[in-house]
Amino acid sequence: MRRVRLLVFNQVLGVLDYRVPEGMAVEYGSLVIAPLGPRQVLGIVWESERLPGEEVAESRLRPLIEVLPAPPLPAALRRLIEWTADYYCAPMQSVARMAIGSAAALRGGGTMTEYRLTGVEPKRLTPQRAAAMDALEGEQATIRELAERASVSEGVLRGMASSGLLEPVAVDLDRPYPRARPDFAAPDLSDGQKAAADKFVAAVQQGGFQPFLLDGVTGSGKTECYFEAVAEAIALKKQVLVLLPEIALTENFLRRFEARFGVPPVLWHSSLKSTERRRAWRAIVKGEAQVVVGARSALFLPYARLGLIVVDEAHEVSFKQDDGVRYNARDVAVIRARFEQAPVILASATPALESMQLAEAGVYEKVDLPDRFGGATLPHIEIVDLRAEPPERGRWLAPRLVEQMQARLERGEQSLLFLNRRGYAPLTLCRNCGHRFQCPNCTAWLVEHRLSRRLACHHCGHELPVPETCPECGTGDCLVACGPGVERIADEVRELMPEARIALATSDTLNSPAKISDFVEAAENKMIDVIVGTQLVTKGYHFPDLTLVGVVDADLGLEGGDLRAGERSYQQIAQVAGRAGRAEKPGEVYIQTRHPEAPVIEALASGDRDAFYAAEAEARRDAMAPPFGRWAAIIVSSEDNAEARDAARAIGGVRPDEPDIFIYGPAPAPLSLLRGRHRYRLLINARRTAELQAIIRRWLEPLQFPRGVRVAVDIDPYSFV
DNA sequence: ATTTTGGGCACT
DNA sequence: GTGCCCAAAATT
Repeated sequence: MRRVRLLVFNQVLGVLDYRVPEGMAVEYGSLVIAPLGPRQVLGIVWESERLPGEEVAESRLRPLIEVLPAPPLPAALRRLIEWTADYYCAPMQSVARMAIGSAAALRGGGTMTEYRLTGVEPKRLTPQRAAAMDALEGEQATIRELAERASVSEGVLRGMASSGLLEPVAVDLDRPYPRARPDFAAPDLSDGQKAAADKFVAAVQQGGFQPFLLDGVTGSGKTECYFEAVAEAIALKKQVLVLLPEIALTENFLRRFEARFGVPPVLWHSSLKSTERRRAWRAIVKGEAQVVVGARSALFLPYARLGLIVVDEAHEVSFKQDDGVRYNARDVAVIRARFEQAPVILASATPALESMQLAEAGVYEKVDLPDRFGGATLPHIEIVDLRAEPPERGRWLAPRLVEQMQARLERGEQSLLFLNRRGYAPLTLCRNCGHRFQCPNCTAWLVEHRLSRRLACHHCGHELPVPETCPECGTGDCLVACGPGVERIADEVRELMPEARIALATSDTLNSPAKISDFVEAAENKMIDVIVGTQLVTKGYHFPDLTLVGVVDADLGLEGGDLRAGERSYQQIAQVAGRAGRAEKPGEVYIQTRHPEAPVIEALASGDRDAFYAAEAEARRDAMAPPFGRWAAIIVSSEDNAEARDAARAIGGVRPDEPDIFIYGPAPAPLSLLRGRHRYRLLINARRTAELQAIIRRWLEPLQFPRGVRVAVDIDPYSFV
């Protein structure tokens, strides 16, 4: 090639043409450095017929500077990037960026210097150095990372290095990962598991695109099942990608993985250190990373030989990314499997309605695991009607649930209370003047956190110490907490059962792998009687003596205008219910609600999952909601309210008139102020026959907006805020 | 996105 | 004429 078209990682520029200098070998997918004005930019050599743009005159072309020493992005990945950008109405550059782990990863080889404490006793210790000594115990990383970890400046650490408190360690950047062994500890599978595993193994052996929906109740052993397919892929020297919804889940998952394959998998998630990221990326592109376990961002990495994709807990809403490129990793995983000609397994105890429909239509092969492993039975479910049997004033646990918890405590069994609300109270107000504490950057109340004695916004992270006096009227000791959060429920349990050992399990208390593993260990060793937790505890854990689950407020998830509120509530409660009675001891679940007649609650009470899916499908068909119709949102935001409003009106003013498309808005978004940005929203409901994305593209393309205005398109939105 | 440029303006 | 600020243009 003498002349190439590049995709560059720049929102505005996007596509640039260059000349290939004599003797430089480039191919499609090559990662190259190109001159741009006085700067240098990274680009991907792309098939020019697939990148729109004017041809630039030969004379204006500048030569490429170099080809980076990394394998070219494979064609299957380039097609995936194109598909994703097209489907989600996102710039290709933004999608492509997700394929590149970090700029540093592109240059391979060599070593890098990390630092660690030498253990030398310091002669004199400044406060910064003392803090660093404390924080960096057992850590080894670059100066920059250590500085961040210890919250001191890099200069402090450089000083420590030159005075011998820190020592440099040369680390091989591309050192190989230990090899996973497919036969390390082959499990004993039940007949049902064996049948399912055999299907997956055959699909891996055969290769080719084959989508499966692995539908198994909580505790049925889905993981062991797909591990057999993972083992087969390792044996065939193919790579495997396992997508998990949250890092929180990995702790438990990793233990099981290591027990099965002898080594931990290669991890990929957003809090990876830059050195780890770089090492993982290079192992992935070279095909040396056998099994990658990651959050949704692992989906776009350039695997050299992908032979299997697993999406575990495939119903989880966190697979939908809600900033940047708004894609659904569960759906894109299936598309990637198609481009890679590989099998894909979506595993869930409570599949999304969309997935169920695709299985019914024969697009996915449905594989069922109907029985709990080891003869455990599904828990018995009781509905507590809060209107008929209300808790005492100022309390949130109904007497009947408390009795059950007392009984568990006496028997030496464990209880779990689930409330998906962090902190002590979701709203704080002044008894005297009625002042409500609101976030200055968001349309949201500040949530009181008693453990940290702060008021915090859960959207933008804004927080302040709980004030002594009301900022509005100046009265002291006048603040009232309204409503319950998990901290408040824990307090209530402490008052009702003073002798019980209580553990609070939220992202505030379990915010590191070490704390999670301490918690799991304590729970397994019966050091905890009552767990009070948010959705963090709804999945993945297996505590044999946990025989009671209390859902504090089953109606919480039904609030708000979320399309999938019913389904999400059902999933969440079914998942947390699944924590009860996972061994020989049968479990009971008490669901507190003010709406026992709601379809979700009735379905949970009767254990009739099919009836729930049928009712939900009916409701969605009527509302032309997915999978029967489609939704999209256009979100217009700016730090300036008038600017955002005007831009939204400008979009609304030129709305297309199409037969199968219905457009609502613009209107202020439910979260009309988020992280300091004012937001307006248009909603688009479309029949399946409509060419939704093409229409939106044609609609927005000619429009121009002021610099501070952002226009985001959300195809198949999950969150309607 | 980042850098260069060019115009308008105050100041010498 | 020079420096400074800001907006507009260019970048392949």
